[in-house]
Amino acid sequence: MPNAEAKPKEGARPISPEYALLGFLMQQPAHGYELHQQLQTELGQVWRVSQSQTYNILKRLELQGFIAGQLKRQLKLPNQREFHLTPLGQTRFTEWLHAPGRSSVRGIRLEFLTRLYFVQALEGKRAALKLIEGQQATATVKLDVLKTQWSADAVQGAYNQLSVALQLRQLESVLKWLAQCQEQFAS
Amino acid sequence: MPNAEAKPKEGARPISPEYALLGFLMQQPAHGYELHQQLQTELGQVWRVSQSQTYNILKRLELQGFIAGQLKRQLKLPNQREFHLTPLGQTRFTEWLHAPGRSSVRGIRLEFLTRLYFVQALEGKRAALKLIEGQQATATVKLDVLKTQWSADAVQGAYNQLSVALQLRQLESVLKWLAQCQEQFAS
DNA sequence: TGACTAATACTCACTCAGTGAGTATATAAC
DNA sequence: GTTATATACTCACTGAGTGAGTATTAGTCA
Repeated sequence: MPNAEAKPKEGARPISPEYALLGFLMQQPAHGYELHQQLQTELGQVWRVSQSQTYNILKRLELQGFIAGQLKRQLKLPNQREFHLTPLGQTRFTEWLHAPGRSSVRGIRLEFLTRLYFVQALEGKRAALKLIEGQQATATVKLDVLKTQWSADAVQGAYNQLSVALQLRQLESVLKWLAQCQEQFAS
Repeated sequence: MPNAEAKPKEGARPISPEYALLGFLMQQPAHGYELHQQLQTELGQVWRVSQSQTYNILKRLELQGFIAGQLKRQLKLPNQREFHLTPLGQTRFTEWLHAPGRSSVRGIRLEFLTRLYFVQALEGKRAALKLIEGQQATATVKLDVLKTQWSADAVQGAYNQLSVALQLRQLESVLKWLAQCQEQFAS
């Protein structure tokens, strides 16, 4: 056996703004510039994506068959390419929307918030509250795992311990924040 | 001509495990396999780097002239390449070691912890405590900026606000963690 | 003895992330 | 009249990160 690395590898789904783009296209077809603008105004504090990065992702998504674009000639302004979801893309998005939540802080800040946005927009407040509950459960489980590791002295090395200590504190504050989200959505 | 020649790159320090590798080589020359092992055992909870990724980084560092390798023929085991820092690499490392700290949570978890490791190893406890103080200052400034933005209603959109709220909580818990680091190093 | 498994040590080929600059046109402002 | 801004997109590049493959030796167990 060549390379047996114990990677956590939280599923094959990457944490990527591509799902936000797919989500916008779920609501209505749009061209690249528009999608970039939407990402900025709606989720600009969540994702920091440059214009060319947006176009990069769109190009890849088209190549992978999740979106398709039609050239729209415009008389005055430069030509646009209007994208829409393919059936494959719709599947990809809805599967992602209801996939299990991540336990990493980064995963929560980026993926969970994006999901919350689209779940609320597409399925309403009730579904959003369910999503929050699910995320709370996932985070709690992770917190317990870390605490168990911690008290079992499973982490070797002073700096590794400091790193885990920070992760613990971060997760605890995430849970408090999730409770805050819950309140906000309940009212 | 769309792309005018090679980029100057203007000292934008990335958050990358490459500095940990340079740091190990600062202490003594080593070959790739050894460096990978060290990274795992010493800072495995900080950086999650696969073996091939380690070699990728080493290859780049050599190409950029920060390290140089000599082939060591071994009679029994596969040949090694022993790397050592070039003067350029030493400069790069020591500059990084004393560069201003980041304010992002990710930057603190990865870069600050790595710095702390090497500052303590190379310059002792006193320097480590100084580093912690500096990081506290940076984090406090960022926290104030966020709070100001927050109270000035500068953040538009419900989901952007939630994101900033999370960042605030995260930074607060980072500051508590830094205080914990301080205690640990003071004793 | 022979067949495995793990450890040492590194290489290759690939996809995707992310940046910075350039292209082109129209409109509003000064 | 030129200059800034908004629309709309392209290109070329570096770097992150993965997974599989190559090759050798040492130890283990049946």
